[in-house]
Amino acid sequence: MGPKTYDYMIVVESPTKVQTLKRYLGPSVPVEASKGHVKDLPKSRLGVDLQKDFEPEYVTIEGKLQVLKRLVDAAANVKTVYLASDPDREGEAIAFHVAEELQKILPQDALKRVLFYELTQKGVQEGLKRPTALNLNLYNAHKARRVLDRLVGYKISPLLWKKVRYGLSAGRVQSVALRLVLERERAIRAFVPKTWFTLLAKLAYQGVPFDAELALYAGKKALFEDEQTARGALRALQSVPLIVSDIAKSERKRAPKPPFKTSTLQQTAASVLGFSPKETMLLAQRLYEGVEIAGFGHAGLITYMRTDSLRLSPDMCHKAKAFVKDRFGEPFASKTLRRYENKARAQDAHEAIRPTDLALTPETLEGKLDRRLHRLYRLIFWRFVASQMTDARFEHISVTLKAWAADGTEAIFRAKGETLLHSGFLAALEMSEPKESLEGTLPELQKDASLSPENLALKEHTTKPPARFTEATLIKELEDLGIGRPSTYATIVSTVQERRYVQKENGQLLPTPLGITVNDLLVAHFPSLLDTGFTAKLENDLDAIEANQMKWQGLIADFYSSFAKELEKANEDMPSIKAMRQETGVSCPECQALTEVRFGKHGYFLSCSRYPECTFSKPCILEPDGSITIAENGEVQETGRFCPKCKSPMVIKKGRYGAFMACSNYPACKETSPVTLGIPCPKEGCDGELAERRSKRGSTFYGCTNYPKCTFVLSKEPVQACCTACGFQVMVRVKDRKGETKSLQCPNCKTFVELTTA
DNA sequence: CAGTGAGCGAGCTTCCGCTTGACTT
Repeated sequence: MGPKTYDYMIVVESPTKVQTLKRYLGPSVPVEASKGHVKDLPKSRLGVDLQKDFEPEYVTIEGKLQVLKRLVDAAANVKTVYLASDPDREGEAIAFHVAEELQKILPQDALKRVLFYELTQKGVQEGLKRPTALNLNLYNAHKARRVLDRLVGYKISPLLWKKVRYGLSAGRVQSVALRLVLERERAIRAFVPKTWFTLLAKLAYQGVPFDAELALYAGKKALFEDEQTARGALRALQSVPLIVSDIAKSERKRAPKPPFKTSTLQQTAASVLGFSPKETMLLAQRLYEGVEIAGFGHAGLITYMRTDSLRLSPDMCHKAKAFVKDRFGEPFASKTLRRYENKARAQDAHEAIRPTDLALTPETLEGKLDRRLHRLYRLIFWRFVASQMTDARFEHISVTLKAWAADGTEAIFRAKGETLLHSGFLAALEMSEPKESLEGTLPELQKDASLSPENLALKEHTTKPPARFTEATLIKELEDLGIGRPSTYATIVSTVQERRYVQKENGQLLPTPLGITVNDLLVAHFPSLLDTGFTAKLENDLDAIEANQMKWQGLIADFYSSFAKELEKANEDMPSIKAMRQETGVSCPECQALTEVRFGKHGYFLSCSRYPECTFSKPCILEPDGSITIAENGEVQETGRFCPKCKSPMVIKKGRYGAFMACSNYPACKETSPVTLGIPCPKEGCDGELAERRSKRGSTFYGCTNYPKCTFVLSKEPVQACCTACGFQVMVRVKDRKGETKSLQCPNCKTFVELTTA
């Protein structure tokens, strides 16, 4: 062997880390990137030897041959190679696979494993100080995970091709994601809303208005399920005075939110900025890789964005404290370093997501970054700064007021108020995230003061069904169940949509007929695998393998013995939806033979049993509960409008893009129009009407029927109401986080009007 | 921010988890 040019080289996963390490270590240390995994099971075969203890067959990933060649070439010039892939299960597998190749040209003891827990100067030094051997237990846990996922995916998917349709897929993660979406839909359908009533008194003291709610009536909780009883109490308490009997003040604290990890960044970017998880990750990747900034050069703006850890570099927290003192003042900086608890399951290979340099404030970068990039950076920056600040403190006031009805019944009202004593972390958080609403402020009341309500009214409450999942809330649910990883969250929600199991409508996830069909087959035949707790149990076993308390082959053998039986049984018993011919008892309108329900490319349809001699067909509808109904012609909805061409009644039909109005004389008359709302277009001189429309991207908006002559549009649902400020003829609904309409806004002058129920 | 109404009945596909460029139109 010739003389070695370098003492050691380092192999990491990400090319961006290569740049950072070169900055820390100088030009005398070669650093190379594996760019993720370099070996995997083959794509076109099972790659698991069922006869030989499930031995996996790892092959070089397509396109990674060049990467490996580069690593081998670089390693030829060094004495020692430090394998510094991420310090977790998958990172260990990468280290093993790279080592396999480098062993061909280097002696065994030239390969060492190092662990970097934070990519700071200190973190790298610490790691390099303690090189270790490769950890076979971690690699075995990876193997178990990989083999199990392969068996599940590559055994069940072909079953679906045989029974339902080619190209379908199933997996430990995606199939549970689908199940969650469908079960939420079923819960929504099964939901029965409940109404109840409370009594609300509008009061004022020294010119300050406030509300008090009836809490107790005749010693019982004043939640009236029945409107008549509520009205009885209302009558009895009408125009009686309310006496202040108690004023209780207490101080409440709120601690800052932790810094971001992948899942919470995706959720907050979705709710605050309206970004999809996929877009958030693309933008975050650009922030991580670094951006050319005029006057600053090239700068990586954030730490690694695929992380499940809330850990923060202590050095950086000290810097944050100094930053806070300088920016907001001494009282805002947390006295101690704030640390945040990781979830029990976190693999903790990286830090939380934080800015890399506090000198690069969002203000200094204003106009120097793409707008969307800047907005995401601002979110990350202030969330991190806030995480090292003091608690926010509030004074909470609860006032008890007593009243006596005409018949002597005692009534107890309560009014609640909140005032901010010290904004603490909110001062930073509100630079990038919306303010959270406080309870109103109360006037300075005196005990025994007597107040007469300006108004006493019923307030109607209704229980709301659970909300449909959005991409971001589905990710939260998956994370809570321990399913999926930061690097896969965004792809999971894409996969179930690519397979056409789930559809996104106005940002909400809905199961499709295909999704319902596939899910119900899977749940019926692989109940334990589809259990939301399956992955959690698997993770426990993987922990045991990592601790060398269990053999990976044992785990797989255990799983496979029951899985193989389920597979065999499913192969026999699972109904073939593809070949289904469900008799209906309905006769074919064209040839009188019996019809049957069959499954095709677009879902279920009614077909003549004499196909192909008779080609009669008609769509069927698969409800989320699994029932199939034949689409009835007579079911079309009347509109009370008439076709401008042939004067026949117009009816509502469902098309590709949702509901539309069509002439009932179809196909003789092909007149169509969007569904109108009965609200005239507010544009001056326009005689059109507002109609609900759908854009190409699937979002709903409201436009004028005279389009393209009139291009008036609204993005929110219009209401026929006159603006009290500017006299505009239409207002729009403004929905809060829960989807409830609390106020209206004028689209013309932007004035808000509180929505009150009469 | 702007389209709408058919007709389906084969098909050789697929998993989860790491990470980024790029055979060309």
